[in-house]
Amino acid sequence: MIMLAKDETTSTRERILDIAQRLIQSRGYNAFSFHHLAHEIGIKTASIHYHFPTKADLGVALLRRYRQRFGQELDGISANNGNSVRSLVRFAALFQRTLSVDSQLCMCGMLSAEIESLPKPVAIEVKRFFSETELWLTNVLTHGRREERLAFEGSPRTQARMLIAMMEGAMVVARGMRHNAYFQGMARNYLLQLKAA
Amino acid sequence: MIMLAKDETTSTRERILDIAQRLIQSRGYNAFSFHHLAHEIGIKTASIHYHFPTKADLGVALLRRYRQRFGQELDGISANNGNSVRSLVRFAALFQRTLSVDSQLCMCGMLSAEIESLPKPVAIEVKRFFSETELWLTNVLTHGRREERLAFEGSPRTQARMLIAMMEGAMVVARGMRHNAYFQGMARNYLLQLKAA
DNA sequence: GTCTATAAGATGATAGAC
DNA sequence: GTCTATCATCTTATAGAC
Repeated sequence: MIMLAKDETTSTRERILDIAQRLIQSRGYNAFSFHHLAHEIGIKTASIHYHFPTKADLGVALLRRYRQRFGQELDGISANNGNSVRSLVRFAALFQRTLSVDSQLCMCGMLSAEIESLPKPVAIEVKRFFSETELWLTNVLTHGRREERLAFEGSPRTQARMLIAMMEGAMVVARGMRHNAYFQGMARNYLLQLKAA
Repeated sequence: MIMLAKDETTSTRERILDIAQRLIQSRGYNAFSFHHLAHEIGIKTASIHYHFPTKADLGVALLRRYRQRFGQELDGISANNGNSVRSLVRFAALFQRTLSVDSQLCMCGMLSAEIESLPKPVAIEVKRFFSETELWLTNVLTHGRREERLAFEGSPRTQARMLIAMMEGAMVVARGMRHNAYFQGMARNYLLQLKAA
């Protein structure tokens, strides 16, 4: 059996998705082309079309994978402990980690900005990401308040949306100001405000 | 003297800026073209180039106007009263109003997402917008805390950034979830948290 | 200031050979 | 699965006439 270098074990399809994801999170859906993908992989654009007939197909496949992976991260956070404060810290760390790689945005934050110019099937996937994340956070916040680890105004659902908004917004602002470190300051302070006294 | 309809009193240059602004705030910098502008005004793309030689020139001019107008709005809020709570409510209303028009984003929120694919001179203007807004908010928050109208964790500067982040993020999330009304819930609740007990 | 004409390059996509 | 070849279309931009 022939041993393959790690790169070669990854299917072309996966490599396309990987590169497309990186390009979308750093430059946006409208700023990357099949040519960019093909060039980086070392194949031709026609080959990209073999794996994903249209750009919209690629976008949908990418978002399905992204939502699935993000969901797994959230499951991992939920499984390890029942401490809601710790869960929120780990939640924020997911975004922090993304921004730390070439100032990348959350893919759905980026696509939400571009949503009016996206193919409808892609837009639907973006919406699902926010709904799923809202649901997970709502549970964490509900339990945290019940256990008196967390204290906040308004409903857990509204707070969940606000926490997502703070993450997405903090990434956008830190990026726009060209100081990624600003993100931590905002995230940390926001979580501090949610902690019960 | 010939009376002109209101549209005709606006110079072509201003009309280009108006349409470009609307297109950027709804679709993004990379999703609009000189052809879109020309078509809507009823002229040819070559005429757009007469007013703005390159797309980057148009972007810079647009952002200068945007920053100037936004600064005037902030001045207006500062001038009318010394009540910091009321100032923050009016600040949030600026973003609320923008989102209510065709789900438009703050221009600099949009451009910050696209920043890695923007001409450098445009990116610089985006950065200035955030710095100026941060400064104004820092003053409001500092005075508000001193007067004990506001109470919050951390420095006024960090809170200023968080408030901008919440506005930008709330727009992005409301847009992505396709429920603009979510914005109000988030904004109102966030300001509530800043109010002194 | 606006037009026609034109250019060079990018882009998304398809047909058919290997 | 990947290639060559080709396509129509879009995009930014320039030259020069009116």
